[in-house]
Amino acid sequence: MGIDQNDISKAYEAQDVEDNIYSAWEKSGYFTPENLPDLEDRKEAFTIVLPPPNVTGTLHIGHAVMLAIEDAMVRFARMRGKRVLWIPGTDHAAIATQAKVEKLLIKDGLKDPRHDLGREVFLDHVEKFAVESHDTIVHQTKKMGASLDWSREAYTLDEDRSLAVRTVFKMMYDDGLIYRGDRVINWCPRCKSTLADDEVEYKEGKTPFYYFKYGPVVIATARPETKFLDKTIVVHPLDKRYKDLVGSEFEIEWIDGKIKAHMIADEAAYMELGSGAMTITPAHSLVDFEIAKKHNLPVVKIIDEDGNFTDAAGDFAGKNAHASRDAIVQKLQDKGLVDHIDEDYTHSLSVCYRCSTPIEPLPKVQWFIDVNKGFKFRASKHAPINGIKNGQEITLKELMQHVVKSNQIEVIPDRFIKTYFNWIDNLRDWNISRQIWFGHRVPVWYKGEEVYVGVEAPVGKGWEQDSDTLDTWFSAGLWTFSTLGWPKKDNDLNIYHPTQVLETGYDIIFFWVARMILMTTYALGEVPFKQVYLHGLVRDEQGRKMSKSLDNVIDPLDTIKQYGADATRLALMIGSTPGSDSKLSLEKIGSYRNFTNKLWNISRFAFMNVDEVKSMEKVEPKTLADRWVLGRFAEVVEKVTGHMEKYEFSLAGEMLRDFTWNEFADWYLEIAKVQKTQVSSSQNLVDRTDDILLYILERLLIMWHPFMPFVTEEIYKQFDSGMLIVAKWPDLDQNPPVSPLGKGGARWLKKADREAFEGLQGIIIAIRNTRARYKVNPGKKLDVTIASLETLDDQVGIIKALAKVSELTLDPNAKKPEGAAAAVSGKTKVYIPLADLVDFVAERKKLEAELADLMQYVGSLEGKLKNQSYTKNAPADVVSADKLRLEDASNKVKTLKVEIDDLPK
RNA sequence: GGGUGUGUAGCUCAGUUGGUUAGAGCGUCUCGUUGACAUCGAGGAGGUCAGAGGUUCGAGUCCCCUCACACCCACCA
Repeated sequence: MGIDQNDISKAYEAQDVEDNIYSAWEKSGYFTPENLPDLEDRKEAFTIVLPPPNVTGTLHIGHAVMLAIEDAMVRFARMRGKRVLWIPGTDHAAIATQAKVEKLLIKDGLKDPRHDLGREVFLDHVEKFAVESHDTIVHQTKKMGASLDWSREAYTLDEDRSLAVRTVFKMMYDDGLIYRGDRVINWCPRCKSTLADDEVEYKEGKTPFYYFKYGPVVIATARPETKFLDKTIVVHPLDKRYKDLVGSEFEIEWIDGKIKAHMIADEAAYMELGSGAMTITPAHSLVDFEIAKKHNLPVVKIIDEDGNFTDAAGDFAGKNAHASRDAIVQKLQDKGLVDHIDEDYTHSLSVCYRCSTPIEPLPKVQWFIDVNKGFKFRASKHAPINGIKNGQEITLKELMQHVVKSNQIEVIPDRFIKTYFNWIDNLRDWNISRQIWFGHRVPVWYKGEEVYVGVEAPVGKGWEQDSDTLDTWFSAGLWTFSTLGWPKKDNDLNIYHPTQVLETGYDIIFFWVARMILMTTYALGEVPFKQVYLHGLVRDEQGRKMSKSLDNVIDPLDTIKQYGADATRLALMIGSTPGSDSKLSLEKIGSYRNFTNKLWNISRFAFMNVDEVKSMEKVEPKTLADRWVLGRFAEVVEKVTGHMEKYEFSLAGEMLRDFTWNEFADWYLEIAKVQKTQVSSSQNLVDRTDDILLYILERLLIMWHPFMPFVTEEIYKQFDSGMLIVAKWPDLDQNPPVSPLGKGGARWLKKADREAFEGLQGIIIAIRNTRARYKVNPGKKLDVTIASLETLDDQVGIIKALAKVSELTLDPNAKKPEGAAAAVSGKTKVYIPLADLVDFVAERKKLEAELADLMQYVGSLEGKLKNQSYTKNAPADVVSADKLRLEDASNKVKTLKVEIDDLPK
């Protein structure tokens, strides 16, 4: 009986099975940790929150790499017996989503959507869009095979998360950390909202740089339109040129007639730049604002939220500031106040990170989080932070620094710790209020002069809620614990928080990772996660960012359709290292699709003529090849497990791939054919061989599962041992494939077996080599004589089959027959009669070249071993290994020399 | 201005704490359809590990400098 291989299709067809497999997983309930088998034994929780994708549209390849890595982490942990929870969700992404919907509405013909529709109707549109995006995202996430607990799905703007947001706001307000301040902020005239400092991007561009005569000095500026009311000249305190003028007042002819100006000294002025003197515009520059505050100078707003001049700009009031630049310069020109204009000035323009509109700094009343103010720390009871006591006075900045500095949060790769500290060092108070409509409303209410801050609206009439909404990163910062039910429930929180690892892109470290650390350590007195794993950007094959305009976008949905989710995942994980950008091409995905098919066919072979595909606890090696493959397999388990524990997916995957293809398939499977079909062998050996094939295959499926869950689960169906998703990862301590030989080093494969098997491989390769060299038809069988000191009787069948040999003569003292080619493998000589085929001139050349190489190698080894400082200093095992190499090489030299002498002239 | 990363075969990249004659995939060349797999098999060619110096018995690996590329932060009156 047995399984007929024709029952299983010749090639693995991903699109035929993936959706069914995913449904089966969902049906099994295993994505929810409470449903996992042997729950009581799963003492250790392993939690990851999925970085919630923005509901702005669809997933891209960056999301795919995130899902692939996190799913691998989660599946590995599940198979290792942990209580695994991976929480899905989406992010409302305030500004980004609102901007996207505005764009769509404008495309549909609206001029000013917000104004035309009003808050409520406009928000309805945004919500509808968000729901659609959400559905698309969930669908795509499932296509990737992500084993997320959908029963716990969250949304940054849903009820539970909103409650968490208001609660934290209230806590911070009561602690005096959230305050309302009037200061210069980053204003995006298109979004009509303020932005946090890190939401501002810089773009290089050329702008004219204007030099104006300003009383006794020449000042330079790229923005003449802001200079109307400048009255303060700032120079560096050490600048000798202006030393005597500091503190004096001048009467100066300026844009709208004569003004009174004065000069102050401040280190903010650079002596080398321009004339070394500048005027400041406190209302429209963050830096100037700070200088003004330091020197108690007035702040007068001359540009409003629409980008127009205020009444303070005199004749220009009401006009667009940017558009008026030329007119203003002309006016100064007419007055003879333009010194010169540098047309070739590179300037970095600050723009909105969402819509690339130039930022207009202006003064505005906003809500801020004070990162430098002390508050009384509330320590967690079940996962306290080491080194900070309950009630201790600390600032948010110090808290953020402490948990990373004290290694309570590990960062992979660790070089990003430097980046993180650098960011905190430069951190200013965080502007959390936005003037857009989509988002969490600031939980503050006003009635006349009265202000109420609370989790719920105040009772009584006449209260009006603050019209601002919160920065989207405020709610994202609560993600690890708001998703677990805080502040309402604490069951999940106690089991699953702190989460184990946060996996995300390095580009989001400030926006999100740092904010989560801030929010969680503050609100819970715990770290949000114990580890941070940062992946890089996925670029195209030329290393460019993927973008619509370059038409180089690889859409994961397309590649899943064409090559399968497993191939897509492998291509994203193997060959890339954390923190570094990686390049992706369709060819690469194609080559991994080939591998999924290879694994599929290895399985087809293993299932051939097997009565029952059953899981096996133990197998008995009978032959050299058996001992070799099981020993090698144990080594692979050991190394791959180590890599997986350290999240070294690329190394683990490569090692698995090498073993699966180059050792298990290319060698053991071929040998298995011999062992299975040798009539002379007992049925026992046939069964043993099948057992070993199945034994290794089952465990390879387990180890491949985190990388390619679909194909492995599909093949695993044959084993009739439940679902692969909850199979147990091989445990070398509990149940190793072979008994360990000792501790450390090479404990799974006897040295003699390794050498014997490698010797066998050497002989086969030598024959294949010779055949290829003389272009012997691969189907044609040859007679071969082997002169070897080793006993090869048991390997005759293998050599015959793998090297296509008809008559094999084993004779330690054999002499080379006339007209035979000779090959050397270690101490073994292989003679292959080729009669007239052999071109002895070419043969001699080839052997002489080989000899020359070898002599050089021997020479270098001899030199090395003669060197006393080497033999004295190097570890004994290194030296003895070299001695062995020398012995081997010298033997080969001797044999080769004889061969060459034997050749007819 | 401060910082980080990268530079290894034609291309994409591995290379663990320094220790075989530096590896893989793709591509390329030769030969091949023998019942797991042509999404395949066998074999070959291809590298002064960016350059210079240093430490060491020994450097792709550690240190210093130089060059090239990429990125981050700050600043740009």
